[in-house]
Amino acid sequence: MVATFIGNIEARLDEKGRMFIPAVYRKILAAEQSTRVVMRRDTENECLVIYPEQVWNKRVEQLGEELDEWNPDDQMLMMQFVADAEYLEPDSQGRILLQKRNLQQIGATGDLLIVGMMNRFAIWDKQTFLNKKIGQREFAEQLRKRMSKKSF
Amino acid sequence: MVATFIGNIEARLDEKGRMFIPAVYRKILAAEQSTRVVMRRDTENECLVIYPEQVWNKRVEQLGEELDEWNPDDQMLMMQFVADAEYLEPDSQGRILLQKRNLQQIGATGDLLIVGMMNRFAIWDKQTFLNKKIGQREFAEQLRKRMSKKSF
DNA sequence: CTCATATTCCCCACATTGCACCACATTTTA
DNA sequence: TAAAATGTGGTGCAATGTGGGGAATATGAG
Repeated sequence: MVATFIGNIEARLDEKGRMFIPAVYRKILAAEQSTRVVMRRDTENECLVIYPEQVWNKRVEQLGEELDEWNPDDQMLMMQFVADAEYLEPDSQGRILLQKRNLQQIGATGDLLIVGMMNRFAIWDKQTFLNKKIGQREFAEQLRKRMSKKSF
Repeated sequence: MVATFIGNIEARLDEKGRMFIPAVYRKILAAEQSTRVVMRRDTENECLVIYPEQVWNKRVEQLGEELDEWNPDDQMLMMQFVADAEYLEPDSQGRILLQKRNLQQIGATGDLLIVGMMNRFAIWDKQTFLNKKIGQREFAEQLRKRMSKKSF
């Protein structure tokens, strides 16, 4: 049975800007034979998204084939999407090194929060995420609306 | 014939925060080949819901794929749903370890109550559940209204 | 181009804690 | 009443998270 990235884990940066990947997540990566990951700033939110290499490849490999047939504007869009991405390889302790510019992108001040997103996961500034999170009651209500057909 | 989670069982935490899964429930999990379970705070009530891994997967498996096409608000909603969930693996004695933050979420003070919910089950603070429970007469009445078509 | 300074990436070491394991009490079943 | 299954408690070790030294590499100033 394949596990997915769920849950949220607090994390901190050491003085060198390194952040550990939680053991639970590391196991999933190992199972997918993705030691390497791809990171890019999220398009919608103030966070960094990390894809297992496999997932990333699946997502963009067809796009590469089709790229020539696209119109210039769309090509530019895709170029920008790819340009912001980078490979990361965890060190022997399972940590990844975050650049200053990456941390600036998510307004990271102190503590971080690693948030599972099923087939990938995100890195948030802890406070930013908590501010964004809606209250329990409102959450339930919106979810009820969204999932009016299916119940969770 | 697949058994479902029914009934209610009292449970306590030891000093380490471990709670046993009742033998009846363990048997159901074993039958579903789910040793691992997924736990998350219930959206509607002050309790923790535990899904056999299979049941959880069935609910959310396509969501990861489709997520990209959703609008940002719904994405955020789903992220929050997933972020609050976590895998739990019972130890060899069939116990699961509950974190302090989980217990806070349900206002657990002393005794707990494990309550079956058909394909999943919930952990309540015993007193909270008993307070929430309505009297026998009122219960019958509401049930009659609700199930006016189907008979139990 | 050269040197100084910062960044990246190897290591090794160690504190902490989750978890496997063992032991036994208690309850249920035969 | 014996035997099996279930629930309870505690110990110890390996896995995980954390820190830092120092070599290799990049960056930037003069």
